[in-house]
Amino acid sequence: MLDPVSRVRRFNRAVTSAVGALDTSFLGRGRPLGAARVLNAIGHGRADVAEIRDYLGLDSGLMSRLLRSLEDEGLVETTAHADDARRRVARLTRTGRREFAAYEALSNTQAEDFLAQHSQREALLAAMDLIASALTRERVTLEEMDPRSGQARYCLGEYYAELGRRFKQGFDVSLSRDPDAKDMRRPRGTFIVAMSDALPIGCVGLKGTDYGYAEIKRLWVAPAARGLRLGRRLMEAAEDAARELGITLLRLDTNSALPEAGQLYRTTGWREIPRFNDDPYPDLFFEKGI
Amino acid sequence: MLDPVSRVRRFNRAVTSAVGALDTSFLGRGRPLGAARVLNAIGHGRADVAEIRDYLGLDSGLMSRLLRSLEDEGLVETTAHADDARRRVARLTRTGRREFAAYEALSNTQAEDFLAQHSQREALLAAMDLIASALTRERVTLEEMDPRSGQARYCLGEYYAELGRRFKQGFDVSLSRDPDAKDMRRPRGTFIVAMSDALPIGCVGLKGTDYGYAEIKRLWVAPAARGLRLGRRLMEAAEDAARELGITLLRLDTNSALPEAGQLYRTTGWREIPRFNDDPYPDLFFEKGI
DNA sequence: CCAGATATCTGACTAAAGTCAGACATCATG
DNA sequence: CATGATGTCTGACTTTAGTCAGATATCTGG
Repeated sequence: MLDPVSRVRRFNRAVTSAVGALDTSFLGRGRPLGAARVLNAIGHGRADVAEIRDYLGLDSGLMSRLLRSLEDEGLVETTAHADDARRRVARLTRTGRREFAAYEALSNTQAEDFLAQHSQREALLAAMDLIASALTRERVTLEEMDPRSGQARYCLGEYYAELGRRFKQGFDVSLSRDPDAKDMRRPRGTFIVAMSDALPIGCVGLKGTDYGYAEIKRLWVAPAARGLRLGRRLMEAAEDAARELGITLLRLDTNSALPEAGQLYRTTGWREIPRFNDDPYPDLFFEKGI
Repeated sequence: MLDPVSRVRRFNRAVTSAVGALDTSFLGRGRPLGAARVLNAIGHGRADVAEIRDYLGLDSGLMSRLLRSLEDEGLVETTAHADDARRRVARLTRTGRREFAAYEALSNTQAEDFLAQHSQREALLAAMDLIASALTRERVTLEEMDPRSGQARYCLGEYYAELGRRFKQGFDVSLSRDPDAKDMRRPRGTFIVAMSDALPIGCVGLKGTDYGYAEIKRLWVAPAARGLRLGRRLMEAAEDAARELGITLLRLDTNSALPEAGQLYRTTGWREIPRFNDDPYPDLFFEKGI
């Protein structure tokens, strides 16, 4: 009765019957589910008709009819794609935006109600994050972005906070050699953020130097996303980017208070080398030729 | 982007799209969802047609037709209810049991696959338990049962294990005044287990004595079910049972290492009294007239 | 035994989702 | 510029789920 399989199946049952309720945000506005889903996909920024169809898994005939019904309601306009007149691009009209906002408000209210009904809020949210990350693991995308972007800054903030918790002496970023943003932008380097359904859940920086090697910096994975081998994926992406930039040697520093990081490096072809900088925080140094 | 509402909505999206996959256990055997759900409900021991209809939320006409289609397939037989010939009772034929077993195997395999795909197994399972408990909170049923039953013994085992973790000196049940099972059975007392979807998630004992009062013992709530006010519900049920048994005074002992328990008692009409027994573990004693 | 309530069943219907083949315009490529 | 591929649209269709009214048999309480 308490074996792991039963527990998973209990979760499935609980969620399956709750999903009707979880998903009522798509109802209650007098529109069939299909049309509501298309409207919301467009509202969330998906414009290309083929992309929406793919995202929602719809047949082209069905998609066409759903779009037509939204057009008839005056919620959506479609135009030909600028580069390819076969493709159509959909966007919301003013009325459509209002309707979309109403759906958003319903969704938000419903989520708030759910939270309001439960104490143990933080535990519940953490559990939801963990499961959402596990379920969407395959759909985690790695995106290069400016290290000054909102998503990147969020990741870095979480990274610093975690170092503060895990280093005995705490962590003060101003004492560390904080990389210049321009060293983590092409063509010197790059910054990669792992996005799960619009939520940043991990990052890594590739920092260019003038010394014949580049450095890996700021590798971080959100607690809820650990165990999904995301660290490995991020490192591979950083190495790929380094190769594209013509870099042949990588270095990094880390701290023995982060054993899972050391473990990752050791099992992916990095070898320990002597200290190569005077940053006060790291006590382990690695190098890898690529 | 990281406010609680967004996190809940992200979970909903992740789960909604995964539930299609989670629920494929009901597909893949060439039967529409409705018929598969009825078959599985019967397989899981629901026999009364009205009960199945209620459980699955089906219209009586639809239910009738689904049953008929299962009968046509030779999977189900229906007979009149022994006490009330208007009601029908369904049960699986031999073929039906085989088909049900195939669904069970599919569900198990799918749950196993899910687990196999993810490391962080224990964390994931704990998160799933937490969410399942939160979602099914309204459907938690309190059932009186023999304290020697499997479910009761499971709860007690978990309870002792938790005391062992939380008491500095550990916990050895043989040193404590372990209540006699017959003192926690009617008419002396009772034992109540909270069941969530066939999983025991909490308990409380009402132990009769010969001294003009009864004692509350073994109040326990599974970690994944905390914060749902289940402790309160269990205590209310125990008090109701006590009133039915003509008991007018309740006592209990507890330990200050369990602050949430003390808090519960204090806010529900219990008042602290001096030690009334020589059990080595408790250091707090309460009384309540009902 | 009667009246009203209850459980199931049947027929007639609708809505929604989805499938499939073919039409049409447009694109990429040799 | 001919050819095959691509993206969208339309018409004709099926399956599934669900609703509703009424028929039938049975039960319960007076």
